[in-house]
Amino acid sequence: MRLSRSFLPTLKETPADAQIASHRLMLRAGLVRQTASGIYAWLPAGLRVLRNIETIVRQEQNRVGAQELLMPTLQSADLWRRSGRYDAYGPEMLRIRDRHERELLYGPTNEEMITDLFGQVVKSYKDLPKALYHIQWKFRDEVRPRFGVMRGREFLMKDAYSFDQDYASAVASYQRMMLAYLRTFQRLGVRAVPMVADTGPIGGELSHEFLILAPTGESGVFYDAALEGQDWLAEPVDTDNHQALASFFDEVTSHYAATDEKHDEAAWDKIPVERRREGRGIEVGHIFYFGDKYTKSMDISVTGPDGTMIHPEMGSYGIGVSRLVGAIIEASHDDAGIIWPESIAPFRAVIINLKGGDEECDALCEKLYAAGPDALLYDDRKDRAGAKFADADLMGHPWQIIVGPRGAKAGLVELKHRATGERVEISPEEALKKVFAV
RNA sequence: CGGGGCGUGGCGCAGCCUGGUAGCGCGCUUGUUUUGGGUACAAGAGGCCCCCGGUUCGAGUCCGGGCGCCCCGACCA
Repeated sequence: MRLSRSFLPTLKETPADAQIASHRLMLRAGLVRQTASGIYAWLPAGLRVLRNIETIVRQEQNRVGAQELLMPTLQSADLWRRSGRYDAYGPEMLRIRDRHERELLYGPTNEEMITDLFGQVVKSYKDLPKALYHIQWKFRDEVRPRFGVMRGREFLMKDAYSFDQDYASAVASYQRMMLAYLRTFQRLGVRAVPMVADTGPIGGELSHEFLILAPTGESGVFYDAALEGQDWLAEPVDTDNHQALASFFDEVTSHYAATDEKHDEAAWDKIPVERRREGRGIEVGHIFYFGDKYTKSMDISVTGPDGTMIHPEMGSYGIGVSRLVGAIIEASHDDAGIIWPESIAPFRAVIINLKGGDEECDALCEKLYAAGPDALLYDDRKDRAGAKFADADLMGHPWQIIVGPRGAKAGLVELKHRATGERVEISPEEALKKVFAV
């Protein structure tokens, strides 16, 4: 993308509405614009980040056998009456009437709809297990939206739902998702720690929240340092093998990790002091087993092995995709701006032409840019070097390829790494090689 | 939902108390200048002062009503 032709409105001054770092930076870096309280338009650069996150989420969901579909944003009230939640949900649900006075709602979640769809199709235990997911916009009419996209009313969410014939199989589905989540967050370039969450009336221990560690997080977190540095991408787990899944799950959950709500001082004290980690976290994912709550209330059943009807056991698994954009920035920025993890950055690098109009500079920049016009942002604006540097740091591209007249004459560019601030003078070819190295 | 605050060019703000022809910085346009971390100078463009009603000779300013948005708390993926 050529910056001169782009729709990337960076701001020098901080908009008055933005309080926390991620919100400020998202507005300043031209990722989003607010259109109503808690509702945002995603501008090109922001949308790229959103799509990059989606892609990783999608790949990891598919990898554990979940199938993608797409359910609508609007749902009928009747569907929700079947589970009893239409009246139970409260004012956070946005209720709408169409021209025929039919009652609709803008979906805050999709348990009812997926359960209904599942029931229409699956009739036998032989078709289980099934895991289905979609990535769709949701709406919750928060009393008080704030923190930009981290607590908006409209938000993009990946929600998956599993269906199993019995508890043991449901547990395996849950454990599979736990693995998918650990891999997903690792690939997103952030540390998200799974913490035991409240299971409410269901009971048991099959509910975990995933929290990204950031000083501005809404919850206090306590965890064992043993959970740091584990590489889920390098240690393959056979997700078809219940035994392998169980031992993986036991290993993860054997280490202490809890939010302040569930914090247990006694258990905490047993952890060696040097391994205790305490801080704040932002919830970006939640996995939950809830058994036959919906299959029962909506009367969805399949034929079991012995010919009797059974209500499948369900679990649901959410990832706040749009919220992640804000949360990742909270965890990864400095005074100058955003520091994108390479895996989700809107552009891999920005090419900074320090002297537009100079033949050698222009030619070298064009040559570099031709190596990947979609992955690279070319700052060809007729602006001063300082402004370009400031915008590059603000937008947080992992790499900056700086082309000036001196270097261009010598056939060299300067490559700056945003995260470390490290700069090297190297050939254009080497620079591109580094930028596109995975 | 309790408490507080704010709506004035694209952005950040002043003006309102004490009514009298709307101002500053940034950004934008044109020219000159500068050329490795938001350059300087000059000349410009751009405003239903959130909306409706009232008071007044006259309302951005005073009064009433409405709408929108933000912050603290409670709540929440």
